[in-house]
Amino acid sequence: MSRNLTAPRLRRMTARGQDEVDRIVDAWQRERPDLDVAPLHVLSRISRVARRLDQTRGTAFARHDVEGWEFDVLSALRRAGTPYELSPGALVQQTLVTSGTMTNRVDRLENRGLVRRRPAPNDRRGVLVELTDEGRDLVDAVMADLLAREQELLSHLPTRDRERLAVGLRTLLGELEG
Amino acid sequence: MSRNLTAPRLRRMTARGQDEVDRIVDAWQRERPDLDVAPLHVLSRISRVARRLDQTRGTAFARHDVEGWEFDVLSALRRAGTPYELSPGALVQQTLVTSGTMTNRVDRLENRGLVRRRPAPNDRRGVLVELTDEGRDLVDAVMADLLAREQELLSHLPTRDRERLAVGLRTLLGELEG
DNA sequence: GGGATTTATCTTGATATCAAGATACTGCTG
DNA sequence: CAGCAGTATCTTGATATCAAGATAAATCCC
Repeated sequence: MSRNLTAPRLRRMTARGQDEVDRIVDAWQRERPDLDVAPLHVLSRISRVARRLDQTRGTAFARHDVEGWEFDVLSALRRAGTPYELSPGALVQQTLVTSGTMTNRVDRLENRGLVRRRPAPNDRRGVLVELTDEGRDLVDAVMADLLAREQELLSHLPTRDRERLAVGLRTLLGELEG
Repeated sequence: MSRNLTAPRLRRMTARGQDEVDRIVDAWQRERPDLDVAPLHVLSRISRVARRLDQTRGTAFARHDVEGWEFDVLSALRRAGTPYELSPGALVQQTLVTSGTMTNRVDRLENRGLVRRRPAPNDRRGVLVELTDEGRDLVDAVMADLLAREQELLSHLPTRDRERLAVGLRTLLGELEG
C-alpha cells in the first residue's frame, strides 16, 4: 500500500496558506496515519468548491428571479439552438436528474410560461419541450450575468493555471462518465 | 470585453477527446459568439465532476449501508480526534448545511446509535455530539474503502497533474470562502 | 446587576428530489 | 401480423433540505 508519498510535495507548494480542505486532510492524516489520504486534496476539494459555487451562483440567479434548476433546463434548451426544443429524455441526460424530476421541472417552467410542451412528430409516446420567447430572453440575460461573475471569480488565476485545471478535470470526468 | 482569447489553446490541448462539457461549451460558443464562455471550461466542469463524484461515492457508501450525509457528519466527528465530539454549530460549519438540517441529521444518527448527544459543560444552551464506538468503527471502515476507490479514480492522472489540480482548486476555494 | 444584544439549538412548513412503478406506444422477431 | 421486449414519459410516496422563526441561555455595557 503506497503511503502518502505525494503529501510532502503538496504541502511545500502551498506554504502560502491553508484552506479548509488542507485542515480537513491534515486532521485525517493525524488520525489515520496508516491511510494515504492524498486523494482528498483533489476530490474533497472538488466537492467543496462545487458546493460553494452553487451557493454563489444562487445569488446571481436570485437577481433574475430564477432558481438554479430552472437555469439548468432553460440553458440546455437554449444551447441546442433553433428551434430551441429537446425531448424530456434528452434534458434528463444533460442535467443528470431523474425522469420524475424532469417532469416536475418542465411542469413548473410551463406554468411560468418559460417553456411549452408539444407532441413529438412520428412518436405518439413522445413530447418536445420548447423554449418560449420569454424563456429565451431570460436565459440569455442570466447567462451573460453568470459569465461575468465567473470571469471575475477566475480573474486571479493565471490563464495557464485555468487550462491545467480544465485539462485535469476533463480527465477525471472522462473517468467518471466513461 | 475580452473575447474567448483562451479558447483556441484549450481546444488544441485537448484534441485527444471531448467530454460532455466540451460539447456544452462549444454549443454555447456557437449560439452566443458575442460572449466569452471560457470560464465554463473550469467552472461547469467542476460542477459536473462533483455531481458524478457524488453518484460514484453513493455506491461505495451503499455497501456499508451508509448515506452520504451520514458519512459527512460521522467523518467530521472522527477527524476531530479523541474524544470525538463537536458542537452542532461546529458540524454545521464543516458540512455546509443549515442548522435545521443538522438537527435532523443528528436525530437520525442518534436513532441509529452512531452518535450520542450530551449537554455541553459551562453552557446550558449547548450540546455536544459524540461518536459512539459503533459510529467510529463504521466511519473508519467506510473511509478506508472510499480512499481506495478514490485512489483508483486518480490513478490515471500523473502525480504532477494531481498537484496542479489541488493547487488550482485551492486558489478557487480561497476566492469562494474568503 | 439589569436590560439589550448575540449565540446556540431546535421547530415548522414548504419544496425539490429520487426510486420505483404505471401507462402508453413503438418496433423487432418469428 | 401477433406477441413481446424496449422506449418515453408521467405518477406516486417517501425523504432530505432549506428559510424563517421560536426558545433559551450567555455576554456585553452602562
